[in-house]
Amino acid sequence: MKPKQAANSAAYEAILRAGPRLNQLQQAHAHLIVTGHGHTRSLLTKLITFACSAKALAYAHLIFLSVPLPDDFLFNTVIKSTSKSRFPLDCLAYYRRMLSSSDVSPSNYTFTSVIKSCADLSAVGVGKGVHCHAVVTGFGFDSYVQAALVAFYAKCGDVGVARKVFDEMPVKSVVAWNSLVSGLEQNGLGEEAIRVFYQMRDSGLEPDSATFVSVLAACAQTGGIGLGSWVHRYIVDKGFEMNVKLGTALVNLYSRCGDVGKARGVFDEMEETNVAAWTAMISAYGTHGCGKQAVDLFNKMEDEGGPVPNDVTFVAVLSACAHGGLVEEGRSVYKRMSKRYGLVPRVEHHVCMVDMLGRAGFLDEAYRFIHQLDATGKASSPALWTAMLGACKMHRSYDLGVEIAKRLIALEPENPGHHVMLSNIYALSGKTDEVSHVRDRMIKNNLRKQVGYSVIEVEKKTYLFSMGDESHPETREIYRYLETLMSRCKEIGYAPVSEEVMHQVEEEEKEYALRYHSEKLAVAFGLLKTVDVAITVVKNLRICEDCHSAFKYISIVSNRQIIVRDKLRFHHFQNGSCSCLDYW
DNA sequence: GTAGGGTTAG
Repeated sequence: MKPKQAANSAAYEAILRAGPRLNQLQQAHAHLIVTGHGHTRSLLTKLITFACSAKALAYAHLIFLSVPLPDDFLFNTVIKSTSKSRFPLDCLAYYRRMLSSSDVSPSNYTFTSVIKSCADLSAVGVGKGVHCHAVVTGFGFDSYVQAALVAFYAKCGDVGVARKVFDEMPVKSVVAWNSLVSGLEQNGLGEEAIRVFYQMRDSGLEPDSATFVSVLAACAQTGGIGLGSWVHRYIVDKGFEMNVKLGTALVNLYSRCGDVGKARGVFDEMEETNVAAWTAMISAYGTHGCGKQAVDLFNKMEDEGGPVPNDVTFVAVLSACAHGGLVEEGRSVYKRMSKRYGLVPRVEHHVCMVDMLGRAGFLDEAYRFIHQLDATGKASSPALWTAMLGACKMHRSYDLGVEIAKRLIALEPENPGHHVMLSNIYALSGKTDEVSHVRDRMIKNNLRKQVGYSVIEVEKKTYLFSMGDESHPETREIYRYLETLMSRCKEIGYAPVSEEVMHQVEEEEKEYALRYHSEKLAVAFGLLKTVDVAITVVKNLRICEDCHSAFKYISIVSNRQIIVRDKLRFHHFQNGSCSCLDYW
């Protein structure tokens, strides 16, 4: 071996030894310069790769500038490293620089990384431009580029185009399928994601762990415990490696399908955990109303050297405190967030605090909390006032509620929720004239309430019900059964919550003689079709007061446990009471 | 000679 190559290889070894650690890299760099390799492109390229991994972007850029004539390989390296290390803006900057350099041109390697960065930025316009460029330069049908494009369009919310790119792929890789499944799931189209998963299997491809992570997320979204637990068994039976993401997806699955105990079982069996896994489990307790367990687990994570909590963890703990009425714990956790972990509370955390104080009846303190934020220059978000408004309604503080609702309507006139709240508060305080005003204005401005629906799974099939639904083939039996159930409930004390209050703004529904909410239909159907087991219903909106009261009685007369997941949390009805203790 | 796409928690 020639002396120069030997030195070169020794230098290369030194860089490898340094790894992605800034200090060591700088030492290796100094050594390169001293030994006369300060301008050797291959060595500098390796150095830059590690510098990017060490998140030392400025340093990486400095080295980049010292390379006399960057070649395609170097450009692709920095573009890939920046997109992988989540520096999407820097990635785009290098891409621009590459385009303006005369001796280099982008390839399929370049496009995959650049498109990923556009996806991370949700930069629709830029991404479409890159897509065009890829097509023009002949890389539009590269299978890697196309897989990245599917993910890009899905992440930008354009599922239609994602689908189109996917459909046009001559060869559909497992990764391309995964991109589509996850893209659909992330856009809230869980059912469709599951259909695509079945198509993937039919096409003869073997799903991998990424497929399962997305499918489990889709099952968690739709409440599809049948497929979800099948996937769980499949993973175990096939000896799939149970990685931390799969484990977390399973914790989330069981939690969101109503079985917090099974979620904990999976969590305890996980060999490796990280902050996401702990957060998922804390959040599981929180949404099931087990505030104490959520806080205990958080404390355990702190005391027993678990992973360092992040801002997402704090949302989970604080919302658990809010739903569990744990005000003291919540205050202490909120303080620790910045004091011990140096995290700056964001709007989400502020909302949790207002929610927690407001629910617990500390309206003044909640109000002061918002004003303090205002005073410190943090523009108060509508979400804060919405939380405050909920508290006003809950604690019958009507004057303040009206004031806040009006303010919210001024801020977000298109949001039907604010109008509904205003109307409900007027109704509760007996101001019928005002109720009609609000209702008229909603009709005039064509503001509609969100359509509520409930889903229940029976023997691995899912059934969807909407208000006053009569589309189900067994509609008559369901309604008849519901009638008998309700009259038995009335015998033991159930009194329907005043129609006046509940349905003030629901104009067209008054035409129905029977206008059972979707969750009642789903519960009746579940009780009718199963024997002796708990039934689980998933609703897209919050459960209403009347259904909440009815289910307590139904749990007695049917002698069953009824689990309802609403938009925010779980309700476990059993023997006449609910796990939320009417605090939701 | 060196390199590639997707996937988790509120």
